[in-house]
Amino acid sequence: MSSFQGQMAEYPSISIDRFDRENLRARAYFLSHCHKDHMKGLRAPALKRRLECSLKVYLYCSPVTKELLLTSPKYRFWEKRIISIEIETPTQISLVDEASGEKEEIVVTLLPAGHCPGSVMFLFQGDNGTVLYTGDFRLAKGEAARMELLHCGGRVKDIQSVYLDTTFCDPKFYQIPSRGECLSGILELVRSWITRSPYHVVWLNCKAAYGYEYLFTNLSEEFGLQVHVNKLDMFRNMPDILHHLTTDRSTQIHACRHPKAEEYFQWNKLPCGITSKNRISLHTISIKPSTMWFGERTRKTNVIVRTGESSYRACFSFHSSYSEIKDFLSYICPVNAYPNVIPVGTTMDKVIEILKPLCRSSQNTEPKYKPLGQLKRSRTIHLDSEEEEEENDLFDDPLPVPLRHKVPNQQTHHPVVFPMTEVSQNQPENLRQSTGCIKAKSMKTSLWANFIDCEESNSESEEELPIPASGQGDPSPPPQQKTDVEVPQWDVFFKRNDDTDCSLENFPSSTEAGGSQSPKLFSDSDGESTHISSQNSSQSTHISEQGSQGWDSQSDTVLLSSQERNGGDSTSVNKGSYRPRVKENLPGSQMEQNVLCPKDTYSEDVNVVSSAGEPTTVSSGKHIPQERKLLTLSTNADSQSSSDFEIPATPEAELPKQEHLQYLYEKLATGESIVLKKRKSSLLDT
DNA sequence: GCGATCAGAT
DNA sequence: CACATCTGATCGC
Repeated sequence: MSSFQGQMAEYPSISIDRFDRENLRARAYFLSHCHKDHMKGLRAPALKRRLECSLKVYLYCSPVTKELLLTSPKYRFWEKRIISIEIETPTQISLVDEASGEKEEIVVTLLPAGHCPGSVMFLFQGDNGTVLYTGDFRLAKGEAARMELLHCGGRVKDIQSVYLDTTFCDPKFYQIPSRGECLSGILELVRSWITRSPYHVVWLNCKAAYGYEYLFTNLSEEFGLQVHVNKLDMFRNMPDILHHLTTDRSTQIHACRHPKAEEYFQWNKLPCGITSKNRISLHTISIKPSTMWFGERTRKTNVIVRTGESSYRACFSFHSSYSEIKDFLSYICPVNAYPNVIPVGTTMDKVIEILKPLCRSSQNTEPKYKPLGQLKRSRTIHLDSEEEEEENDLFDDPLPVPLRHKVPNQQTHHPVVFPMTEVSQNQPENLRQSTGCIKAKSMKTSLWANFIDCEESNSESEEELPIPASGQGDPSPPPQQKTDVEVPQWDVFFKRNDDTDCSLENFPSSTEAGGSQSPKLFSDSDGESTHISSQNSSQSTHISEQGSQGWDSQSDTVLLSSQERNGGDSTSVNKGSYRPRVKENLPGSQMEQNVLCPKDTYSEDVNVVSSAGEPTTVSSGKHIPQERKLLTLSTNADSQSSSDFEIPATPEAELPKQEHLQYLYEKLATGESIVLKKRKSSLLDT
C-alpha cells in the first residue's frame, strides 16, 4: 500500500497519486494507474472546489487510465480536466502558479509499468533534474534496459531520484514466478478442469481491481470461452479486453464477484448465483490469485497450490519481486531512491538500507576496491562535465536538493564509473546476483510457497450492481466500437500475442471447447516442468497441497511447478518470434537523439501541452506507429530473465569488444584512470 | 447524508 | 508466514 505522500523533492509543485492535504495546492496532478490506494482525495470535495477555482489545473494520465477513471460516475467531474498522454511520448507541460503567474516547464514521459491496464511510470525532466516516479510496477529483469526513453545516447539517463514501488522490497520476496509462468500454470489448471465436461466450471476468485485482465484475455483466447464478470462497461472502448469478457453467466470461466462469494462457493454456487446448467449441477473449483514468493535459494516454485478439495491458489503478482526491484534500480542507478511503500514487517530504515547500495549516492565509498592501490575509491569520471556531480550521500537528506540547471547534455552528466563498480549495474545477471551489496541475511528459505492475497482495488461500491439471483439479464450497454485511433491501448505489456485478431469466430461454443474429454490432462509441451499430481502427497517435490489430507476425489489435479520451466510461455503463440521495435518506425529526430543526445533536454521529440490544456494538443501531437501499439510478450519465461513484455533492445547498445575490454582491464590493473571519449561511451553499456 | 477512521474479516 | 481491501460501526460536520 503506497505511503507516498504525493510530492517529490525536486518538483514539489506537482502531485502524483495523492490528492489530499498539501497536494491540494499542486499546479498539476498525475495519476499512475486506477487503483484506490493511489487515488486518495481524488474525488474529495476539497479537490473539486480547487478545480472550480483553478482552471489551469489538470490531471495527467495514460489514455487507458483516463478511460477507466471516467467510467466511474464518481470521477466524471474530471472529464474536462484530464489530459491523457500517450505512452513513451515526451510531453512538455507548463506548470503555472495562478496566483503569482510564476511558470515552470517540465517534460513528462509515460513509461509502461506492467502493473495493470493503463499503469505507467512518470519520467520527469526539468530544471531540477530528471526524476522517475514508478507508481506500482511489475517489470521483469532487464526490462528497464529495454526502455528506449530511459536512455539517451545509448546509456541510461542521468536520474537524480527514483520514487520506487517497494511493495516486495524485502529479501523474503526474493523471487516471484514470472507472469508467463503464472499464466501458464493457471491455463493448465483451468484446462484440466473445464475439459472434463461442459458442467465443469472454474471460478477465479479475483479482487475488485484492475490487473487481472491479461489473465482473462489469455484464458478466453486459449479456450474460446469468454470470462464472466460483473461489469465490463469500463472496457467499452478497449475491444481487446471487452471481447474476452461477458455478462452472460453460461460460460465455464467465471470471475464474477459477490460479497458472500466464499459462502456461496461452499454451497456450490457461483457468485453470480448459478448452481446448474440445463438442470445439471455444476462442478466448480475456485482459483484464488495470490502472490507467492520464494527465497533466494529456493528451487521449488509451485505456481499452483491446492488449498482444499476444490480450491486452489495460483501465483499472481502485480508487483516486482525483490530481485526484480534490485535489477531495476541498479540499472537505473539514480543518485537517490525513495521507497513509496514500506512493506509490513519491515521498516523504512531497512528498505533504505537495501536501496542505498544500488544508488550512486553511496557508491563512492566502496571499501572493497582498496586492495587495488590507486583505486581507493570508485571515483566517478565525468565525460565532459561543467559541474561536479553531487557526490554526497543525499539519501537520508532528501531536502533541500541542489538546484541543477537545465542539463545541456544528458550524456555529459552521466558519471561513468569503473567497470568493476559497474558490475552491479551492467554485468550479466549471473554475475550480478553475487555482487549485490545486500547480505543474504540468513533468510530461511522455505520449500513451501509463501503467499498473500492479491491486493489493489479499483472498485466503486456504488457501481456494484446487485447480482440477480436468477435470469440471464445482461445489464451492460451494447459495446460501442470506436475507431482505432480512439481506442486506448491497454495492452502495451500484457498482450500475449499481437497478430491474432479476436473476431467472434474465435469463440466456439463451450460444448465445442469442453468436449474433448482429453484423457491427457494437458499436453506436456514444456516437458519436465509440468507435473500432474496423482494425488498422494508423497511426490511433494512437485506438488503443493495446503493442509495436506483427504482430497482424493480429484486424483488428477494439476499442480504445476515453475522450477526450471522453460515453457512458461509455451502458450504464447509468438514463441520464438520476438519482435524488436523497428527503428525505421521511429521519427528521425528520435533516432538522432539516440545517437547524438541533443544539447537541450527539451529539444527531444516533445509534445507541448498548452496552458489552456487542450487535450487534443497532446493526443494528436504524435502518431504512435501501430508497431508500438501492438507490443507482444516476450517468449522467454525463465523467471530470471523473462520478459512478458516486448521492449526493444537497449538503443545503441553494443556488446563490448574483446579488445576494448582488454584495454579497460589493463588500465584497471595498472591503476590508471580511465577516460572515455564520447564515441566509446557505449563500451560500458552492456 | 457524507466523509474519515477504525476494527474485523478475508 | 501475513498484504491490502472491503464492510460495517462510529463520529463529526
